[in-house]
Formats: sequence, structure tokens, C-alpha cells
Amino acid sequence: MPMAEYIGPVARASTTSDVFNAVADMHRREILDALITGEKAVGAIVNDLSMSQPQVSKHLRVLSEVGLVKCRAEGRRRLYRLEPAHLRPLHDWVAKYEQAMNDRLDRMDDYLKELQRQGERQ
Amino acid sequence: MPMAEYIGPVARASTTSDVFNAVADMHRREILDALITGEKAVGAIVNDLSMSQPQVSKHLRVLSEVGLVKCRAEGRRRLYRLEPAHLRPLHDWVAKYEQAMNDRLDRMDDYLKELQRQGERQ
DNA sequence: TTGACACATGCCGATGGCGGAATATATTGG
DNA sequence: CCAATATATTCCGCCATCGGCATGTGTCAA
Repeated sequence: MPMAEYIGPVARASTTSDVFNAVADMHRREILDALITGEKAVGAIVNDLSMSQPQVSKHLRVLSEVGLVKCRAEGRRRLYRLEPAHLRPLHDWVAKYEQAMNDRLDRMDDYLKELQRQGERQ
Repeated sequence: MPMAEYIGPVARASTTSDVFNAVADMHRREILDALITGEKAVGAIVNDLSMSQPQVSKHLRVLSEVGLVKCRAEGRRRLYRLEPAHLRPLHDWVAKYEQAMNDRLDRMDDYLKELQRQGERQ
């Protein structure tokens, strides 16, 4: 068998800067979860979760680049807030599978709900 | 300033085998999208998308490990099918943000729908 | 059994991304 | 201006992952 010439890695889909990758990281999800109650300063996030400050800043940068958070300066603090509308791509993508989801396994779920309704009526 | 001792990389959240990471990869999303119409053999996927066969097999392995696809042998072919129920974690996580999503930007959406309804009535 | 087909797996090089440490930048108070 | 605080950025090492290539494994057909 002839050894084929090595071609080399093809230009890979440049990662970060798409929402799917942004939320793939657990720590970034934790940060988003922390912001769900309202805007927070970086230091508050650092305290709430226990991550280093540079780590938080860098993750916030990634989240910012995909639009999932916005920043507002107040004195020497930066208040970050959620921009949940930018989860749309993710939401829409998952929604495509809900039909299939309902068609397959969640028949059982419907069945259970039906039983429940009948139980309530008696 | 004293040089701090280097501690080394902390045990990082072991990646693959969570759904978020599985769908973070564009090619894996394409494979899932290809399976949305029903089960397909590996070769069919290789043809539909244009990826190498080992690439497809490896991505299918990752998707399989997180339960997003199941495999069925038919002769010498392996038919893969979607298991959309395993998108639940993703779905539930995104759903947490829908309230915030509606509360913020989609007031405009509601407003547009209201206008539309009024337009239909006249 | 042999050969062809369908797929999985192993190995490799390269790249990206993550976290830690250190430093830079900006803002406030005295 | 100076020190302290709050955050961003830079540099670096390591590891995971990705894709290409080659090969292994199982199945069918003749």
C-alpha cells in the first residue's frame, strides 16, 4: 500500500463566535445563569461562582462577542447583563427537533397526562 | 513582586459526554439535521454531507455517547437514528431564558402581533 | 474461501482554547 | 499626584479535539 501524501488540516470552522460554542462551556453557562436575575458586576460574579477574575473577564468577553451579554460602565465597575434574545439560534435549532421528540418518546408523556386528566374528573 | 509558584492546570470539566459539547460542533449538527427525516446508513450521511467516512463515524460515536443517536445493524450497514429526547438538557436550559427573553426584547414582537390582530379585525 | 463492500478504530500532526500568573488600564478618593 | 480598587489583557503551558491517513473488523456474494 502506497503511503499517501499528507495534505494537512483543512481550515476548520473557526470556533468561538457562534452561540453554540459559547454555551458549550460549563463555566460560561454558570455565568449566564448568574446573570439571569439581573445585571451584575464582574466582582459579584467572581464571588458568586468561585472562579478567578481573569477567567470571568475572558469568558465574559466570549459571551459578549456572540452578543449574549452587554456591558454598562458604572464608575470603575462594569455591569454585565443578559441579552437572552441572542439565544435564538440555539432555541430555534432545538425547536426543530421538538416535533420529532413529541412523535417518539413523549407519547408516553401524553398518555400519562391523559390518565391524570381522567383521574381529576372522577 | 515575587514570582508565584506555578500550580498547573486544574482538572477541567471533562468535556465530551455532555450534550452541549456534542452539538457545539457544526459538523455534528449537520449530521443530526441529516437524520431528522429518519434513520440513515453511514454511507448515506457521507454522501449527503460531504465529509470523509471516518470523520462521520467518529462524530457519530460522540453523538452516540451522549445518547443523541442510536444505531441498528442491518446486514453490513449501520442505520443511525435520532434520539431527540436526549436534547432535553439543552431544551430545558434554553427554556429558563425564555421568560427573560419575552420580558425584554420580544415586547416588540408582542406589539407587532397585536397590530397584526387589529389589522385582521378591520 | 476470497474479494468487495460498509463501517469502526488507531495513529499522527496541528490547532484552539482553557486556566494560571502577571501586568496593564481606568476610575475613585485623599 | 498617589494609592487602592475594579477590570481587562497578555503571556505561557498544557491538554482536548479535530481531521487526514491507514488499517482492522464484520458481512455479503459468488
